[in-house]
Amino acid sequence: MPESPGVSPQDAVAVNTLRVGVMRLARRLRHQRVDRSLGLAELSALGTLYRCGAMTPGELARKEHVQPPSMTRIIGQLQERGLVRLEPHPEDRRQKTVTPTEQAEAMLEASRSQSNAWLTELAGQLSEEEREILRTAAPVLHKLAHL
Amino acid sequence: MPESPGVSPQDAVAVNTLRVGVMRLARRLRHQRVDRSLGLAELSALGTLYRCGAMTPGELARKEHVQPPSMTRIIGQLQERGLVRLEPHPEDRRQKTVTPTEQAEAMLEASRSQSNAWLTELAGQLSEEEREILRTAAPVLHKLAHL
DNA sequence: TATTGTTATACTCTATAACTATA
DNA sequence: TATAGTTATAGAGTATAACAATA
Repeated sequence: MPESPGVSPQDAVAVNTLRVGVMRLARRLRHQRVDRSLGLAELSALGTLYRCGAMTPGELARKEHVQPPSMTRIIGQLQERGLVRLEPHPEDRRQKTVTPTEQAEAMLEASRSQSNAWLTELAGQLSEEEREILRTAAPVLHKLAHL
Repeated sequence: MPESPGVSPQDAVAVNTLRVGVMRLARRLRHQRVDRSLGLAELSALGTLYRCGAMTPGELARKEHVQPPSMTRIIGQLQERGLVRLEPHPEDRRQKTVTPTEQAEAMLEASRSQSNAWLTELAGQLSEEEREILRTAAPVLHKLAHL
């Protein structure tokens, strides 16, 4: 069987360990979020909107792998809470532009810092050597996740 | 503000990088699973059952953070596919014992190896130095996730 | 009387199909 | 005629409440 170059049997163990660790940590991170008022789909859409900037509902639906009617509903919920603003599209009167508000930024920042605080406290239970290993690995893991 | 001992400002950046990487990688791992016939709740319950061994529906519901009626439904689906067996509880005739079958082990193993293959291929796009960093970090991340 | 598990029912979320308005 | 977004409706999945069996 063909293998990627440089992939050894010991990688198989490491890959499995990495996968289990990532899945479990992500599950715990997801589970510890305190603000339960906003659904996961809403939160994810808002995050994408904040990261990529204003876009049309259709574009956002494609990016979130959700059907347009679902996005209509998601945007409705976000609008109700003042987290996004809908404006007419400058060129095409069929389309609209969804823009995140300042309130959205504050909310996302609060959510992020809460998660980071939790993770920091958890990492505080590791030894200094272990934390150093994670400090080095963090950018690599980030790169891997975005390949 | 009180901080854990040994947590420096540069840790704040690393923690954020780690969190984003973990969440994104987990999302992609979840998304790439091919066998869509079984729901996420069913798969998770089966995994717990396999990891922790046979238990009652109530216990499983608590471990999965799901209400008893939902667990009844989940177990029903697993039973239909021959992945679990229900037996009378030896001591208490109100309770039952849910046991994973040999088929369940095969299915979970197939699912695991598929995910590992995907992750291995992704890691193949990194440099040897980067892979070495992840090899070292994998057990630490695993430990962190299970603290 | 308390507890385990199930059934009945309602609610949330998402999808597909039909509709309205613009292009 | 095609496209962007919405509305109408149906299908999963989950929860709460009521129930049956057992402790």
